[in-house]
Amino acid sequence: MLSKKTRYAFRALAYLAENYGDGPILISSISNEKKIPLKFLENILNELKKADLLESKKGKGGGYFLKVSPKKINLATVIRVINGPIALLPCVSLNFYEKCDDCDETHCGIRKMMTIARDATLKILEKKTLHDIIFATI
Amino acid sequence: MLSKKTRYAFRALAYLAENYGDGPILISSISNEKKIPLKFLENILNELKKADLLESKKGKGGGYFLKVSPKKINLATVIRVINGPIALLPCVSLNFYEKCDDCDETHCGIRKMMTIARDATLKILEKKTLHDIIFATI
DNA sequence: TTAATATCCTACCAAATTGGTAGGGGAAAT
DNA sequence: ATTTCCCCTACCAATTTGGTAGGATATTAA
Repeated sequence: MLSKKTRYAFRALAYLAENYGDGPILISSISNEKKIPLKFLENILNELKKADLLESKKGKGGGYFLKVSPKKINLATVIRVINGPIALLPCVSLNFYEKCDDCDETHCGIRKMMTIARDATLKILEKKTLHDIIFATI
Repeated sequence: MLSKKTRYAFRALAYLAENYGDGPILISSISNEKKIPLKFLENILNELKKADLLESKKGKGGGYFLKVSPKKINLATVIRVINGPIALLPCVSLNFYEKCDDCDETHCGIRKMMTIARDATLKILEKKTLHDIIFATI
């Protein structure tokens, strides 16, 4: 399951996607509008910025905004930044790979099944974007 | 990601699947063979038994064994018993559903995308079984 | 009937993760 | 110069994870 933090991230990003092109949005606006604890949200938006999904502006008239169009930010990317691996096992992860001990990977049946599952999940998560989220809403 | 406990469960079940039809297998055999901490494994096998995947026999000649054929135990079932929900959000889970607060589910785009992702994942996890795990090994 | 075997049950525990909060520092605009 | 607003570090409580300890209970065999 995705952490609460990741769910907050999605809500905040959906809001920024809805307001894409309108300039910087205040953290406090997002916090109020989406009912996300302010200080926690600060942290989340900052991580998304460091991951190059957002840009920010300081001082009056400042805030956060999407760095690229909502169509170019897919769900897998967001999950990886805030939540971590998408695969069900570390030894199957593309971006967070870790070898498992006592296991010959080339012959491990568990690994093979989890690889198939991962690919099925990724096919969706890499295709769907913030744009899909906001336009599925209607 | 699946917990270590769930990974242990899969390894133990794969071992029991390989020895399906050979009568009860000792916890200690599984523990030795698959390098799983004994007392922790006791707990895991007991949960699998309560979930009706295993049967046990006490006393000499006792042990654990699969209640049904490896072809009839799919991966989704195992994950749900030991790990919990398969969906990425509680509001999207079929077996562990929980309403999310401040969210109109019929119009929530996040929910819609996560439903699609869940279905893609489940399609694999419900189709693949312990039998597939042990015969993918070769 | 008693000893040996093996699962079952309850309780506990340390370490890691999660979901935050507090408080101030620093850049930008007016 | 002051206000606005993002940025950074540190801390904290509650929950989850990954176990361990020890005995109770059921079964079999001698």
